[in-house]
Amino acid sequence: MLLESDVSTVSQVDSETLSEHVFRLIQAAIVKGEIAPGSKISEPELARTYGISRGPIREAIHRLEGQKLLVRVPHVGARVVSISHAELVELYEIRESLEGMACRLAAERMTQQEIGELRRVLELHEQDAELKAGVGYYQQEGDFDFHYRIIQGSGNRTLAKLLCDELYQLVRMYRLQFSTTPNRPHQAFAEHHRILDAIEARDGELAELLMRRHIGASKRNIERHYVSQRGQEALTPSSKTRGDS
Amino acid sequence: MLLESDVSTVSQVDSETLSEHVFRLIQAAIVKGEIAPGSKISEPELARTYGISRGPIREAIHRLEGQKLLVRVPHVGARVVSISHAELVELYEIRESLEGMACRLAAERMTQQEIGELRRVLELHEQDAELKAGVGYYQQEGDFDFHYRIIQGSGNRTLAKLLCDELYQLVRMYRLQFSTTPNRPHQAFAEHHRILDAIEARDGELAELLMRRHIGASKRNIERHYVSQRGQEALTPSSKTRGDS
DNA sequence: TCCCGATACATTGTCGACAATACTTTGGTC
DNA sequence: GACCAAAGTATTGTCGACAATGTATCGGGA
Repeated sequence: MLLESDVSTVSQVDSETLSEHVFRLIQAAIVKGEIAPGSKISEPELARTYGISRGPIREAIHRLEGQKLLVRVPHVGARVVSISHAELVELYEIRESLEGMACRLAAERMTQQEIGELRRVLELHEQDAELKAGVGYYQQEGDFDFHYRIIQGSGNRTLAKLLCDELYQLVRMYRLQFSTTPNRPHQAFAEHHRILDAIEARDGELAELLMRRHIGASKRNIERHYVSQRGQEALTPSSKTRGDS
Repeated sequence: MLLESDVSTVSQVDSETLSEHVFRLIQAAIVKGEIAPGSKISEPELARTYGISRGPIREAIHRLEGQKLLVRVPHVGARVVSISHAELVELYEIRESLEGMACRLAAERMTQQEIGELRRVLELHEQDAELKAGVGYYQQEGDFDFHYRIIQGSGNRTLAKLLCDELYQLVRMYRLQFSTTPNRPHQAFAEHHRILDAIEARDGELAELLMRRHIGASKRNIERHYVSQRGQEALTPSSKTRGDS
């Protein structure tokens, strides 16, 4: 809001397109929650902020719309998407199905080396967990890392693009957004380990089942928050302007 | 290619945005195969064709890119996506998982009335089948209709958007595109009926299983075509300009 | 005081022009 | 004859300006 002149003005050192650049910037800002869901996206303001014309901004906005991070209504403008708790639960149901499949495929197709790497990653997270125990926040990235690798290991590139490039953006955004962060690190770790064990044993069926349960547990966690604040409609777009950086 | 001056020039009677309009037009053209996968999208040419400026065209292109119907490389241009047979199979695997879930949910949540309507739709298709027996082409729309209704019946709106607004565009495009049209109408009809029976019996588990098998059968059908022409790479972008209308 | 309409403002949609980059063609050399 | 270099052409990227639409403010009337 306040940064204007010298701050950003987009470096553009690499031959990257301005449109591409602001696309990524805005995307990151939305996912990180710096823009607040439901808030309006002003083309002139963004143009001033980044010190460029409205053209590239508009193109970025249209791409973001295609990625479902923005909702646009003609002649009115674009707003950051604001999904309801119910929709978030729906998203988790989809993840349950898709990542379950990914996990089964990963058990069949991941190389021994990839499994070893993932095992090490998990141990690393566990050590961090001991340090920052109870924080719960950090765990997100680690959790995403774990899921990312399994999805990549499925060998289904179409699935990987769908999950990582689209759906995860939303999940990530809402995890960081209204701190629904489940904060159940130890349980999640145990589940991760059991999933990896099943993959290492090449037991696709079990791996799928465990992954579905794992995500199902997260889903129930969200639903708990849901009833506790019973927000029927889209979550309060105004109640958190998030002025701090 | 030849139509230029008076033909299209975009009516724009309704207060619909030009960008929105050409977005839909181009989208339809791609899905219908009028543009041929892998072919280049020329902004000036489209601008001339529709009699508008390049601005709205560009915005539409960016939206299409977000929908994964176009692939764009900076400073070079956009091409219609051209997925390989392998990727199409991956898509069907995703459908298997997602529509299986949708079918289970539909068995639990579809109203009696919706089930009745779907039953009638199926009978209607069957009658058509007797008429245009063996054509196999028409069946596509009917098939989509069937799947659409079940997906809608799942009650998971996020899932419905994902399947109907995104993935189906690709599936549809490639079905019409290189005539992979399975052309197995009678078998498909039988499967549809059994699926609906399971839904009517409120047997979600069975409904899911049957749907997965149904899509799996289509997938195997595609794989058969795959080996028969063993196109390892993305399917020949040039070998079918599709000049006839 | 409240509601309604008209004016003024801001934002979005569209356009044409210019700059930057990629592709094509031509010419030259080995 | 084939390969490489350079100019020319076409396309993409970006910009500023204008038109169209929506939103907010202000004033008048019930």
